[in-house]
Amino acid sequence: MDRTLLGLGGKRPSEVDQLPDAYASGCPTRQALDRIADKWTVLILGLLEGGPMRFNQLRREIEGISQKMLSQTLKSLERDGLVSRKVFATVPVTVEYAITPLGATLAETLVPLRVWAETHIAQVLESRAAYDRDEGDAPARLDVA
Amino acid sequence: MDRTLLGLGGKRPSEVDQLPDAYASGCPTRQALDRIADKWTVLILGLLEGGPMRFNQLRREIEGISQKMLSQTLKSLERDGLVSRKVFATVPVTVEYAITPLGATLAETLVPLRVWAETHIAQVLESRAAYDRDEGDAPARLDVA
DNA sequence: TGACTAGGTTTCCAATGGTGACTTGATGCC
DNA sequence: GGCATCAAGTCACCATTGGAAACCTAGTCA
Repeated sequence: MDRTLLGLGGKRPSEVDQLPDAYASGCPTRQALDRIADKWTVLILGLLEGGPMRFNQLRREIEGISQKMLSQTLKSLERDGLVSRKVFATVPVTVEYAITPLGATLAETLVPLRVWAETHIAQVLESRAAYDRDEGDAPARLDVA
Repeated sequence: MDRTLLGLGGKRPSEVDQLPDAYASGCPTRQALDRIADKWTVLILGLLEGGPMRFNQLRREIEGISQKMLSQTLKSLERDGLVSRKVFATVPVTVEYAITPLGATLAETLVPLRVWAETHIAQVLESRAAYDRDEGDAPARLDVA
């Protein structure tokens, strides 16, 4: 049966010791989380969600990514079964990357992340500015005794 | 072929140049994404979602985090207005971290990420094993001409 | 006197990520 | 013939990041 604990649903991590637990350093779930919670992964999967793309096409869309990181990230995404790689023996060889069904389920959960970043960035920047303004003349913050 | 890119409101990244665009390296949205798409952030916010916690309490729950990274991550989360920090002048000083309303909206979008990691890890590990098994006797994969 | 607590900071070293040059193989240009 | 070009990478080198462990502060306990 499905012994998977959905989302730690209301349970503290310490109560799920022998089940997948992203808070235990040994658990493979943690490795999975470490790999998908990476800036390039979020962006690449977001693009591939819209359809297959070629190497340099991705590189052009994702401003600032180096060839090395793109190649490296794609390779590990392929290894993990999240994207597929297809080589066409055209004149200069063409390589097409596409999202797999498994990758698509992940990409769906990543969309809200980008949306959040885009909608709440203003608040974050404001908070950051306020914080930077106050540091320096900070009145030794001891709030409660 | 129509590639609808959901999550950027149906728009291609290149069509939203003057709007928040996580794919433009200069855009603040990208900075926001870089910071929240980080393994410690996901885990910390996940814990604080369940209620306020103290420094060493967090450290014990998150297996494998160093004091430095916990302190550093909490500080930048506070700067960005995602968590609040409250100092109690008890005997050894007590510091309590809590999630802010803004942080709570982010934490909600992060839950599916942990759930995904926990439910799909088996498939990922299987794919990884298959990939590692085949490399070495790889038959020069040229799929289509 | 010394050890212990909570909540950090500092120092040092190893791993990660970015930059730019190089590769490969066929094709067009001069 | 010889040279440059393209896509899709790899490689060598250097800067930044992250981890481990020591240290700090201040009060309390044995």
